[in-house]
Amino acid sequence: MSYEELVFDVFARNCTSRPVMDTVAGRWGILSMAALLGGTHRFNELRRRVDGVSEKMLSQTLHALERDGLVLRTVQSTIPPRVEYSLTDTGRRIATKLMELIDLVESEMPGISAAQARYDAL
Amino acid sequence: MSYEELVFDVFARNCTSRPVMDTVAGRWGILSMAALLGGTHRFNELRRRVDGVSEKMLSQTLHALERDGLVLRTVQSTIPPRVEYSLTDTGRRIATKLMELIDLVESEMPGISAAQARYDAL
DNA sequence: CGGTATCCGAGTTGATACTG
DNA sequence: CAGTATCAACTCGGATACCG
Repeated sequence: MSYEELVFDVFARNCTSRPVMDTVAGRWGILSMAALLGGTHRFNELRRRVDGVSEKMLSQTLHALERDGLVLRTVQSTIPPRVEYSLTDTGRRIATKLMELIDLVESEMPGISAAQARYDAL
Repeated sequence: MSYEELVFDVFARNCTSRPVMDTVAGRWGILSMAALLGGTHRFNELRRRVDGVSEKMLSQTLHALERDGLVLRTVQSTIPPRVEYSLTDTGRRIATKLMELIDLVESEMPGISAAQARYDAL
């Protein structure tokens, strides 16, 4: 099936999948989902794992992923509270594909020579 | 190989691949690369295909992808000028993976129930 | 045609402080 | 611990004008 035949056309401005793609494929969405591939994690574990994310962005990202049915949030109302995040079945399928993308990009880095220069310029 | 063993760790704040991931996985990066999977395209063809992108963002995205060695830009100095964009080998491998991600997300949409609500709220 | 340059408002991001 | 609230900075994205 070539991409021209898709019924739900991502190329269309109003495609339903666009908001989902924006969350999933965004910088923190990718890294959060990839981190959860390693298993269930608590909020601050994720925060340490996903280096550089702010509390606000992690919270926002996780809530969006939960609304989309990709991440499951489990609360234990103890003191101190314990909140655990894990992937749903759908989430795990998507996270696996994201991990493949990450692995591919990293393996292709030698062919992405200018990347370091762009990074340095920041 | 589990993701914990990666030498170039995407989870690290200063990982070289992050700027590349940001471009590739960004909204317009994904759609531009996916569009180019269909073959070589001219600027305005891409602009029409990637519905909703402005000239500025498309230009910016294509230049970033070119710098990263994922997209090839070919100029024919005729009048009117003809500029064609195509994928490099590295670009094609990554674009193929992106297309798999798009297809997967679209096929999983039934399990992403809240997505439409989020879209409507915009 | 295929852009670049500039402006500007709106939205996003992140550091910090604070809460239950 | 697990966030929310707030605010300042920054970026995005569109509109417009112009160039080769």
